[in-house]
Amino acid sequence: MNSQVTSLDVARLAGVSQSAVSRVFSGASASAATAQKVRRAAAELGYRPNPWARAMITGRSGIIGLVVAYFDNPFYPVALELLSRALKAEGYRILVFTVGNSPSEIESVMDELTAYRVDGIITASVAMTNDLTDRCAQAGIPIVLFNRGQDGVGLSSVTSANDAGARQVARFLVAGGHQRIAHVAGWQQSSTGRDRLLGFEAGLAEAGTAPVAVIDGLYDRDAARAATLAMMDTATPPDAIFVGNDHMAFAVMDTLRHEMGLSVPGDVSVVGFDDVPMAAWPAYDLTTVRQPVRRMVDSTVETLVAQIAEPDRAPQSIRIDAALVLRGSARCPEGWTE
Amino acid sequence: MNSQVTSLDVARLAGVSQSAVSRVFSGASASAATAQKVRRAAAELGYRPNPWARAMITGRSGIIGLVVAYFDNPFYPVALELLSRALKAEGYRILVFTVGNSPSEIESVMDELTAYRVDGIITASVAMTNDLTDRCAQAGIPIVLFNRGQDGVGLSSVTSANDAGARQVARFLVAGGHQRIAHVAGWQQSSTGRDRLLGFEAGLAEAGTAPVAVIDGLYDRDAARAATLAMMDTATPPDAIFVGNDHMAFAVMDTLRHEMGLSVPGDVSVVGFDDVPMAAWPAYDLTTVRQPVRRMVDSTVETLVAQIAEPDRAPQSIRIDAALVLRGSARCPEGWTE
DNA sequence: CCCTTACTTGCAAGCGTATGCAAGTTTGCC
DNA sequence: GGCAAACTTGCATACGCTTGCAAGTAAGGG
Repeated sequence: MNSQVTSLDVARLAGVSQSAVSRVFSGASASAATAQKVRRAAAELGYRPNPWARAMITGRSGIIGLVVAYFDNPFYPVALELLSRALKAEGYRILVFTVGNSPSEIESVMDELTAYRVDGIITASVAMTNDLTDRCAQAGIPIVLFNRGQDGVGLSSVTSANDAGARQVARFLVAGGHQRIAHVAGWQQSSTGRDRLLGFEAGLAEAGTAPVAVIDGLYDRDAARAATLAMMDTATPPDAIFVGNDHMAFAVMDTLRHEMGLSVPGDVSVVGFDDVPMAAWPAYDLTTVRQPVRRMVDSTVETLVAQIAEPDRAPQSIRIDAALVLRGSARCPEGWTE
Repeated sequence: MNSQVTSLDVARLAGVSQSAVSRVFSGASASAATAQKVRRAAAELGYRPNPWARAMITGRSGIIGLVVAYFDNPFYPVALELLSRALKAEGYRILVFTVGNSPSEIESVMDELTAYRVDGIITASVAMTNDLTDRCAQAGIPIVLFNRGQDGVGLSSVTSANDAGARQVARFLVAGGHQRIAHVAGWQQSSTGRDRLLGFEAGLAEAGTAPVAVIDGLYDRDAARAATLAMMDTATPPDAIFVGNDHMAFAVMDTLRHEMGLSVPGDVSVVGFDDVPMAAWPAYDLTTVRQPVRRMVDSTVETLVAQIAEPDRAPQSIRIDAALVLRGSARCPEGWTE
């Protein structure tokens, strides 16, 4: 019932004009006396400005579109929660679009996002084609890629230092005396997956070695399990596996321990990437590279807000440092610090 | 740039009036010839109707507000994903509000929801006070409580059969020959937590017994851990623990196994509630009660859509059957079927 | 063939707010 | 006290769309 209170109702009750009410609520100048009368009347009627009427005029809806592909990886729910809080502090709400990774589906979502004239877009775990990149730029909607980079110039992105993190893992495993090191990679269509692979290979190369096996796990438990079985089913199976993210690393550990009866880290060391909350649980106690979600989220929001305020701002690629977190799933070199 | 295409632009290009364009896109009657001209012009210009201008007139925004409190419990990300897909199929998008469980915070969110004039509200894992219930009813926005009931009449809700499920757990544990059965409960402020506790106690009472201990785990890992330590630190510790949800059950298992060196189910049987994906992982292999998320989501959407279409419809409390899923975390009675 | 009925289509009036403009009011300074 | 400058405030318009209404057109029946 009271959801139909308009600024005109408030104006009448307060004995002022509708524009006065508008000015009070939009922060424009108004005398103290007017402001007080308006506030009182608004409170009495339970008035709140209609965001959509406001959006029509100002062109700003106060809504950020969030496009997410994988929710089974617990990294993203955590990120969603933090993003929601951070954006709320900036006066924005989140319109969620879950999406598969098929180009047509992503395209239709982008269509909707432009239709809704969201003030900005954050994509998490979504692969953008260059075609879509162009369309976004053309639509003029600020966009930031979260935890995913983008080839070529074009869009802003916030990632952790995937290559440096993976390189550190390589050094760590080599220093731990592992002889046959393998990698269950992320998805090669994702920059994150590629960067981690490349950084890892580069780290091993520094030590004059190379992975004995690299198989794509597609960020999927089943695929990671299959990859594990495949790489262990050889004459000289790996004694250490670096996995492209924690979510797959849990599958790898489960497979090694419960399907193959092996010990982690006794027989095989396992290292993940992300440091999702579950990695600290004693059942896994996973050595992993910590992505500082909070800082990534803060940077994402900051970049997006800046781009909304200043549309011609050049896109930025922000990389947040990521550090190895030592736990019990991988043999630790003597005296390894940090 | 092309985000500023209006129906008037399309009308001019198609050589018809602006209202004709509107009618074609809003599904009202129009001749085949007109429709074709309009569609062609719209496609050429990349036109999409502005949802907010539309919302102002029709009063329907196509947006559902989702209020969620706990994202660390993996049950909710799964539900969010399914809700998003199901609502999309009905032509709705989700505006997400994450929220703590403090009344003031929930209140401010409800304020915003009414301001945004969402077409409907779904709350998941949020405790509504009667005060808020009234305000929602007063605002006239359809609302459905997901996985949470509500005392008294008032709002629609969709839950699983929490009491029946918990009762089944009680029978199962008794049949398994357990002598000292305890319960790490959910949060007593939530109907879900209360129903599971009551059903469990009723089930034990049928067998002429009662829980040796009941401690609130507040849906929190740390609290569940503390509860476990407390109930095990007695002269006659429990040999079976029913835990109010899976998320806490994992904490209980971790505590028993890795902190106390006990065997599950050797020393203590553990049973959870929800059947989140992780419950099936071999590291936990948790015996639990399955909440059929998909069916719960479908019912939620169905109820909400019906209430939007027919505002005077009486609120419904829908309960979906929940069945015990036998796995390895609890001693199984000989010949127990189902 | 004409009149009734059904269907299309354009016109114009809003939905609730922000904002340029002009008129009115206050303030400040000599 | 008078005049300019700064500030307030109301009027009216615009944002992009839906929809009642009336006029125009096609279809149908006697």
